[in-house]
This record gives sequence, C-alpha cells and structure tokens, in this order.
Amino acid sequence: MTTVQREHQQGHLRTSAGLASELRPSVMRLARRLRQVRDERDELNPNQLSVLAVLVNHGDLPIGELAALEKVQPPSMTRIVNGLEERGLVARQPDATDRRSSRVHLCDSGRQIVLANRRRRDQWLAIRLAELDAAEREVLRLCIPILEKVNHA
Amino acid sequence: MTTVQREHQQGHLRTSAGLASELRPSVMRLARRLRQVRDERDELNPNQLSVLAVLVNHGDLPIGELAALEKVQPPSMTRIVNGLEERGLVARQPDATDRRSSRVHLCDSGRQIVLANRRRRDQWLAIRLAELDAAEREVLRLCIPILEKVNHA
DNA sequence: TATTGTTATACTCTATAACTATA
DNA sequence: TATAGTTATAGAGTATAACAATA
Repeated sequence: MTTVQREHQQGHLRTSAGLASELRPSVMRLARRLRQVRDERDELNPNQLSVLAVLVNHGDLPIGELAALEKVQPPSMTRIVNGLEERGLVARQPDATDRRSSRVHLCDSGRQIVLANRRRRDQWLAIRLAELDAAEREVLRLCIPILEKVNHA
Repeated sequence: MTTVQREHQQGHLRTSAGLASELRPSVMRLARRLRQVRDERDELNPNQLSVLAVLVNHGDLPIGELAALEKVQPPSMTRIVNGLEERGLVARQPDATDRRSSRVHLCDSGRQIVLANRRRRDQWLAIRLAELDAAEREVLRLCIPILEKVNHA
C-alpha cells in the first residue's frame, strides 16, 4: 500500500469513525422508542413476541431452529412455544419425514399480533415524520437503502 | 379545512406512512445488531449495563429515580445496585439533606465499562461505514440531525 | 402520616441434566 | 449410537407485601 493510499484509507476510517459515533446513538435511541410502542393488551412477554416475529420472517420452523435463532436453550423454547400454543397463536405440526420433530406453525391470530404491532410502530413513526419538511423526509428516504447495505454487510 | 388542504394533509400522511414502514425495519435491524456488540468478559446482565449507562447519561441518581427510569420496582433496583456495588462499579453516597435516601454514584470503573462498550459499537459500525462511498456517508451524515429531531419530537 | 429504601417471600423465566421417542 | 424434543429441577431475576428509618 502506498503512502497516498494509506492516508486515503486513514482519512476514510477517521471520517467513518466520527460518523459512526454520531449515527449510533441516534439510531439506537429511535429504535428504543419504537420498541416501546406495543399493544399492552396482548399479555405476551418479549420472548413470545419475538418468536412470533421470527415465524413471520422465516416461516414455520422446528423448535430447535427457533431456539438457535433466539439464542435460548431448547427447553426454554419448548416452554415459550407451549405458552403461544395455549393461546392458539401457533400450532405444532408433525414433521412428515422425522417423527421426532415437529414444525411450529404460525396461526393467523399469531401473525395478526405481529402485524398489528408493526402497524402501531409505523403509525407512531409516521406521525413524527409528518412533522418534518419534504426535504428532510427525502434525506431519510435516501438513507434507507444505505442502512440496508450496512445491515447486510 | 379545505378539500385542497385535506388532500395535501393526506398526501403528507401517505408519504410519511410509506416512509415510516420502510425506515422502521432498517433502523430497528441496525440497532439490534449494534446491541449485540458488547464485551462478554464483563459478566454484567443487561439491566446492570443499562443502569450504568443511565448514570453516565443522567449523573448520579437515587435508587427510586433509577427504578422509575428503568421501569422496575424499587426492590429490584436495590438488588441491581447491590450487584454493581459489590463489583465496585457504583457506590452509595448518603444524601446530605435526606438521610432516608442515598445517591448511587458512578465510579470510574463503571464509567469505563459503558464507554468501552460504546467504543466497541462505534468501531463495529465504523468498519461498515468505511465500506460505503463518500456520497452514501454524506447522506447518513445529513440524516443524523433529522433523526434527532424525530427523537425529540 | 407520608416517603425512601430494604428485607421477606412468591412467581416467572431460563439453564442444565436426565429422560423418551425416533433416526 | 446420535438426535429432537420434553420433563425435572435448580438458579437468576422480578414483583408484591411487610417493615425500618426518616421526613
């Protein structure tokens, strides 16, 4: 690497470091406030809601994969899924090829809870975005694909 | 409100709603990944780390106010603070004017843990920002004050 | 009498270990 | 013999209730 290239690289990193330390708290604070927006009537704990969201995003999954994705042990996931099943939000479906296993199927009532919470958060955010001017919203619109690029890096 | 004004308003809301539903997942996903970046050596649970961060942001506070900010009951905060005090990360300081109360003082070792975690997250993000081009970083730079406006709305 | 914080106790949630059923 | 999942049990962590000290 040449001196010019190294200085260019260092300049990049310096710029990125400064940007990161300003962007991080703004993003985390907004996410924290969005996370607080949820329906308190559905008496589900954060783990149960998170499992429902995973099923919406990934489709039906066996207990073991759910446990791995949620970073809990299988016995804990058994308990979480039991709670969701008792409420009729998911249903265990026997695996056709392996009778030890069963897939956790997301029922429509479970899906509706996730979608309703997302709508609630979107509405909360939309109200605040409506207070901005068009140019500010345009900047936010531009940053979405960039954030996605960062997310998938 | 005139028909034109109503349509203008609805147009605004429609625009903001669409933007919100795209921006929300991007922001929440990035925040989730940032939250996962932490030092596993410090054997503190999320609540303990959160209390340290509150003390960094708000300064020393009495147990009751900490409990209210963290949305836990006072006995739970007593327990959390006991754990932090045993590790020398905070210290109870008697209140000069009210001898029932004491302020939870953030020790330097406690502050360093919070700052170290922030540095870690900033570095993680900076590496990903460095992979963007200058124009993309400029967009993100522009969006910071807008996000702050949303956060303070 | 009201308030701040702690102690006592019960409940919830999670993990580890042991077990069942199937591969 | 190995694997998916459940049951049994113990360990954190939180909440409610009762209490102590002070205002």
